[in-house]
Amino acid sequence: MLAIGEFSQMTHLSVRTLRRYHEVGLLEPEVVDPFTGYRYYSGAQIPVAQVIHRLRELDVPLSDVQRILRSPDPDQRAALVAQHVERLESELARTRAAVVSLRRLLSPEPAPLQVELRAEPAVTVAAVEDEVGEDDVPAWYAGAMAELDAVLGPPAGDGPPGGLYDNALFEHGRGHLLLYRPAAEPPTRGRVHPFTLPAAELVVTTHQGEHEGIDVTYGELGSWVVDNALTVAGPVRERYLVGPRDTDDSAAWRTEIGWPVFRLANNP
Amino acid sequence: MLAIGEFSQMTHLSVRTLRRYHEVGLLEPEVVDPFTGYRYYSGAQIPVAQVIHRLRELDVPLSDVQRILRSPDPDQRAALVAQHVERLESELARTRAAVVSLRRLLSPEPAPLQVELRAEPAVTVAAVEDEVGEDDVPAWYAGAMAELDAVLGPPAGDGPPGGLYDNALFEHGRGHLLLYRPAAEPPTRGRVHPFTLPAAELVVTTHQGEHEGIDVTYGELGSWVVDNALTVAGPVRERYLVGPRDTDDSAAWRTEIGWPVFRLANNP
DNA sequence: ACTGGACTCTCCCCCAGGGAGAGAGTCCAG
DNA sequence: CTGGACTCTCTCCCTGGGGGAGAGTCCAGT
Repeated sequence: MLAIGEFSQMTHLSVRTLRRYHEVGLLEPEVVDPFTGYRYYSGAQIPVAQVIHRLRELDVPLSDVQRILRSPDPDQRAALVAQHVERLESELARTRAAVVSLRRLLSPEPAPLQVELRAEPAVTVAAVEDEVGEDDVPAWYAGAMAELDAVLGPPAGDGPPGGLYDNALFEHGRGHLLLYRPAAEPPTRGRVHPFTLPAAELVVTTHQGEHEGIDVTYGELGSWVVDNALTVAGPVRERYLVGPRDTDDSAAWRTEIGWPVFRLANNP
Repeated sequence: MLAIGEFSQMTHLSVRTLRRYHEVGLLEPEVVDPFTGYRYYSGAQIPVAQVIHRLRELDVPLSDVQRILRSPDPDQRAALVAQHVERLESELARTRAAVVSLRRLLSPEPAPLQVELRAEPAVTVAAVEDEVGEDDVPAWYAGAMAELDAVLGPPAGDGPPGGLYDNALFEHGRGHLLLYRPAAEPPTRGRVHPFTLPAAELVVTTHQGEHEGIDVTYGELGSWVVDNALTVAGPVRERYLVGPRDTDDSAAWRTEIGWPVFRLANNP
């Protein structure tokens, strides 16, 4: 039997951390003296502690560590671990994307922004809409676009697809999304149904390139809106003028961003 | 002037988070109404908020974000950012290493461990020693080894180098390190000085391969120590039988780990 | 000028995964 | 039997937020 200090030496986990793991039921000492409260660990617990240590180095939450340790089947454990490794990989991708747009933000010469104030009439389109969480947006988008294409047929000359993005999505990580394709007579089939985009005054600009970093353009547009003493009304609109459907060259992609505004009285 | 909710929409930072940033002085509203406490932001603050958002996505601590924003020189800012990207890369390397040794830990068939109990006589060597933090170990190791080689000349047939690792290093992230090379007449020059490794009973095993994951071997050795009813005495010893100095093939590296123990009375 | 709804304020509690230290009790070898 | 090393529990702190309560404010419509 090992006292906590000795066990700490063997496992390279701090005494404090071991006590915490006991507290949360992650690694219970083999014996706890009922009178003194002293914790005693067995040698067999060392490998267990090491697994915990490793998993924590991978930033696996303690609750998940617990699940992994409790699953008796090695294959299942391996699967759970693999799942976390995948999570880490996607984190890495996110990190790389953030670095790219950070460079753009910090570049001393911001490209001048072409902004246009445009009155958009109401138009009826074929739409798919849902309440979606931030993390599910790419998957939802792909599914919705596939369904639109399945119902409407391949893209014709009826104009680029677009979307409406609820502000709550950015603010609370969850919000209403709507994806549409222009259509002369929008059908109702599956999730696809007719929808009328309301008429609006839009502040419009175009984002060039990948979608990573599009929120920098959003910010620039926001600055413009404020500088011109306008105020925002309703969800943001995007239109995919050139996108992955059109070319694989992501540098050529063009996304139109339209921000509905109220035109103030003292503005022309 | 934008109220906090509008600013939140433009920057995709939550209202809560904006208030927090105000509180810690990271992003102060342009105007705060002295009577109502209402925060008002200017359009010019949007890009600033975006930079903060990006940096947070990179898990840059708020304090560092502050430093980056406060440095007026773009080059300097770029350097600070680059520094963080580097940090992230090394994190990634650490992650990969953790995955490797995790696989070893979870592999159903642990390789049997060759352990030996050996009486080691006292021996005088040429040593460099310091108090070192966990993160500085690799750099310290490289420097110490270089100094030893500079003083003693290229490795000769006087036996492999070795080290002593204070337990506090693992337990508290900081501890005493000693690196040595055997030498007939250890000189005193610079940090190099003679040192006598005390005689000891060592429980010895050999770790094969890269140093990543060496603590798994530590754990196995610890189990053995406990199972054989021994108790640990003093800092761990390592000896670099085959290391990066000898071959680039990391799979061929061999590190001897020796754990000083007290031999108990009831053991042979 | 009022009123209702949306917005904002502050304050407090919560999370993970620890770190730091106080003050008291316990273990064990000499 | 005594002293030093060890361990116990307890409380508070950190980062970077999230959630909600209850009160105060803003503004557009009537």
